[in-house]
Amino acid sequence: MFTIDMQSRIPVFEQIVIQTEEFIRAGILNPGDKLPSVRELTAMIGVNPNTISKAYGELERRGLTVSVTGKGCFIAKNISDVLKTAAEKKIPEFEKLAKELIDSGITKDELIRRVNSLVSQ
Amino acid sequence: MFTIDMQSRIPVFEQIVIQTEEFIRAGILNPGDKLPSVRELTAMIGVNPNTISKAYGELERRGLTVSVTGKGCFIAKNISDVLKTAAEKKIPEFEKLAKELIDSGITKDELIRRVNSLVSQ
DNA sequence: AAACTGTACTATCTGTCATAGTACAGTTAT
DNA sequence: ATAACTGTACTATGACAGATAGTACAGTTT
Repeated sequence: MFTIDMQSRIPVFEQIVIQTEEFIRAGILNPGDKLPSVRELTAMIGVNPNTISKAYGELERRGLTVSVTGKGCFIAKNISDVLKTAAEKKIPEFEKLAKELIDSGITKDELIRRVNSLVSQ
Repeated sequence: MFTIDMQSRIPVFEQIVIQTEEFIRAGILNPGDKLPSVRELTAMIGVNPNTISKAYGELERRGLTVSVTGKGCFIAKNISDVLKTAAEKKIPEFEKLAKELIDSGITKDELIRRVNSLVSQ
């Protein structure tokens, strides 16, 4: 499930957060679904329990999951709203990247063609 | 000219690299132009000379500048080609971000509209 | 009661970033 | 030539984030 690159400059706990988000967007993880327990993920990935705990704490802080001591870590019920809101905050980043590419010699048409070619689920 | 945020999680030397790139794309810095000397930038920004040197080394490594001991650090002559090549390598990143937004509930049309609204120089 | 859940805490190690200080090789202007 | 400038290299040091190790605790499930 999770693929961690220990050589990456992106912290392990952040890689877990990012990949969890991706699984949600891909429909692999759905509202109410239970994530692996801290100790399970520890065994699966081969990192320290504290690192997993840090990732789960960050996921909850972002509203993507709800953690309950004794039960587990679950995908939030209102996950689609949370994703939408988070995505809207990323639009400036999208525009900045698009402008960077355009200013570097890539045409608008090329970018638009790329967007249209994307396969949405 | 340069605006450094010491609180940012982005290293200072990388902020210098990023902003130099932006100045080039904006037409503020052009091929052959001389960047401030290491010691000038040290005084302007208020950081260690080693930090500036590290930024200049990275800029040269990326082909954006050419440093000559005794003369200075200059914007590369073939800068537009370098920018174009670098931009092409970033297209997958652009597509990934676009797909993320689409999968989060933002429409393709909205993204395309945003791209079309960008003011290119 | 046993086995599980998430969480909290201290201590320690590591790597990256930035600083401080010094030094050296090459260029420019006087 | 000489002084003042250029980029670069090097060691040493401190600060910080990330990850680990170990232990402990509160709540849930069977």
